[in-house]
Amino acid sequence: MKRHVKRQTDKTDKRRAILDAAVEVFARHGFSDATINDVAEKANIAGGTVYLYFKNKEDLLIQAMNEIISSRLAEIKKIISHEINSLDRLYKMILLHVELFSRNPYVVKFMVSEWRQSDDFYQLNPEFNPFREYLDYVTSLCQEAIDTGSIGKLNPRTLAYIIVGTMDFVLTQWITKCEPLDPYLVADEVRQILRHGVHIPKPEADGS
Amino acid sequence: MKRHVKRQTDKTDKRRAILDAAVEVFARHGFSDATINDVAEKANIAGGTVYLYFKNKEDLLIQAMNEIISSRLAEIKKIISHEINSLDRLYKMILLHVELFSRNPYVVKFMVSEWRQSDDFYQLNPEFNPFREYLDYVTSLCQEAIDTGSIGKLNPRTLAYIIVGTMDFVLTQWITKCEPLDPYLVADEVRQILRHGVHIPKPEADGS
Amino acid sequence: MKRHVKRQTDKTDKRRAILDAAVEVFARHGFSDATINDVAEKANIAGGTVYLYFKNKEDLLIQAMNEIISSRLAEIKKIISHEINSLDRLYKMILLHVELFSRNPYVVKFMVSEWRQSDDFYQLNPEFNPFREYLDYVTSLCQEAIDTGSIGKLNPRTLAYIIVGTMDFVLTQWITKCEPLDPYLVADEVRQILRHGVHIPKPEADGS
Amino acid sequence: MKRHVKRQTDKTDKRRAILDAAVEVFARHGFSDATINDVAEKANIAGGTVYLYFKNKEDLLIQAMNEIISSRLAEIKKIISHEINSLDRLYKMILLHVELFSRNPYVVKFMVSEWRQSDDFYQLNPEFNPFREYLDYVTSLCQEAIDTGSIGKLNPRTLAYIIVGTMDFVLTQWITKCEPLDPYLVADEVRQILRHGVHIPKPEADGS
DNA sequence: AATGAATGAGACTTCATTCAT
DNA sequence: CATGAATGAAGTCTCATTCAT
Repeated sequence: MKRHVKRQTDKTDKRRAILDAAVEVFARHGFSDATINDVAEKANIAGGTVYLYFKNKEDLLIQAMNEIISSRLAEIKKIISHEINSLDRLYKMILLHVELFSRNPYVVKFMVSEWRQSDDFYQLNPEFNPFREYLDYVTSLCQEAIDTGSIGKLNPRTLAYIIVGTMDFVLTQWITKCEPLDPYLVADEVRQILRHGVHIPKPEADGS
Repeated sequence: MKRHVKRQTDKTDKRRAILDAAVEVFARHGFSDATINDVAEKANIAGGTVYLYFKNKEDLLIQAMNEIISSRLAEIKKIISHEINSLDRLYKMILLHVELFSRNPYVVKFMVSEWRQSDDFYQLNPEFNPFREYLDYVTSLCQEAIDTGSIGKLNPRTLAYIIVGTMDFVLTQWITKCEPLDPYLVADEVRQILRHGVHIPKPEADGS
Repeated sequence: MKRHVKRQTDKTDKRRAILDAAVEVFARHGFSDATINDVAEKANIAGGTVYLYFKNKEDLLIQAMNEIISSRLAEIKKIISHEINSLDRLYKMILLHVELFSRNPYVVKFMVSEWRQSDDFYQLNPEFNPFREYLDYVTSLCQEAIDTGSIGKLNPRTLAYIIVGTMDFVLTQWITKCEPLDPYLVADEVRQILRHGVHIPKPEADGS
Repeated sequence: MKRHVKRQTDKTDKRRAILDAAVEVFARHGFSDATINDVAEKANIAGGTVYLYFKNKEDLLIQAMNEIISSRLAEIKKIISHEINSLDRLYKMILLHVELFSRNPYVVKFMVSEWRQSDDFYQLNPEFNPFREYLDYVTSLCQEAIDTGSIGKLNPRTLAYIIVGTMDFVLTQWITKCEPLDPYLVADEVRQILRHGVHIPKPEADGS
């Protein structure tokens, strides 16, 4: 029995090693330019071994995406559940997005580069949209904030677009080193702008 | 002389046809998965002909990018120059972004997909960053609005991130048909949110 | 009529220009690596024009070879005819070979590189062997020297091999600059060796 | 362990099979006209397999050349070392040249065709001149014969030119079947001519 | 007669995938 | 289970040749 557990672990470990390697390699070179051998080498296994765990290159991409998104999302959900105030949960979400993704830079590039893949891919895999799940969660947080009266009656989906689109963009700028920026600082500034809007605050307004 | 003009036109036309085809094909399949023959077929020419106008596949990508960005940006700048109020210019910018890019849907995907290409590409072409130019322009509009007191004293770069990141994201969602949405409507909602923030408007606030 | 002559000349001139360009370009890059456009450019004409004078690339090669060999051979024959002594004619031949070919370096490389072309070529063109004509002439000179008793009774073909093979080799070494050598000097040394052999000459022997 | 040896052998065998195929195919069609697939087919492997053993087509050419020349030269040197008399060594050299190369006919054409490649190639690979090594060895044999007084005081390099150039030429004529000849017979005749020169032997001379 | 833009066949090379060991 | 040599399909790019002007 112990042997069986060991094997199970081995198998799981190797699978995970391949997935981790795939995320980094796909992010670094893009899905099409990355080679299976690059992934295998990074995972310290032989090229053919990848095919013992994944049907083909595309399967590896899909599974890597799913794991990435859902593992991050699960982590985020767990932490957020500790916040009581719905507005705080929304703000916390922004910070967590930055925190979790900036911890492993390649995950960001992997997500933003690959999730909007080719038409071909999405037409062949219409059911596959891991990012949708993420976006839906942010939308639900917005809806909640609206329902509890924490924020005004605005379209929760639109707000989700702003949050996810902006942070996605900021992280990409940061990760490609196109310009020097501190994602945490920007996240905070974004939060401020979203809270009060761009209008010049009336002297008597702010009460945060 | 007419002959000369004709030839000139022919040559320019073909170059443009290839560039247009390239934008669509690169956007549809992604740069690496798109083939030169796909581009040639879409442009109604033979595969080898592409190489009479462009040095190689990468040259075609770079030139296509440059033309796309700079032609859109020039159009936007021209229209915006007619707006006098600096806040109006910023709002107009959002609408124009949607308008111009949604007119040629593939341009959007082309930009957002290819602009954040592989490390490899950007490390080999560090000087090449047409998107930066775009972002810089939006930043300058924000700065202007701040300087003229139209909006509060916030970080203009951050605001530019929000505007470009959000609209980029929205357009991508729209173009990949991941979900049904009206980009104009969303643009307007984004504008509203940015104006007042997400806080519940006080009864005495403006009633736009 | 003058017009006709003019045209005739024009046509002949352009044909010659192309042939000359072909010899140089073929010699420089080898037949297969040379391009028709290289030849055309060197001849200051457009690429398509070559096909008004030659059926195709291979035809250009054959005609260039024939002209090269036969024009050199004709020149050699004419000069040699002035020599009366048959041994002198043979020695003169060696010098002329060097002289004529070293005058236009590319002709040498063209000949030695291209005349032993691919099996394919010779199997398709069995009648084509311009070098054979050259070798035959040298052989006839040897035969003559034997018949007149100028040299011993040896195989004239073998002697021709030695003469042509050696000088061909020497010129190639010279032209490829593989090593510094004076082809005239070598030609003279070859003549000496052929005259007396490599044996240590007996004191009483030489009477040249 | 046996397994390891087996693999080693397999790998070496395949590399050799490709090299042998390359020599024949390059010789038959010339380097530029030969295709990698021709080589692969002759070696009974798939086209892509060539690239597991050689970086590219040019690498295959260079390695093939080096192996050809050095393996022949090593064989020749070994056999020649058994001859004591320096003149015999020189004569033996001529015979060995014919013997070794006529055993694998394509090697000859390969050498003589490719060795004097295009300017381009040699300018890019100035250090590469395997034939030089061969010529140097023949020269050293000549020098030795001179030093030991076996032959007269003549330029050893010139004599090497005659030997290598002539036999190279003869073998090429033979291999291209341009004319029917027995290379061994010709080699012997060449030896005779070199020994005594072309002069009519005096009645009292030696009777070899 | 001359041009040179256009064509498209074919070469080199890469790499996802398989399979014997 | 793991390996990595082998495969061969497919992509980029070149260039001989044609043809409308």
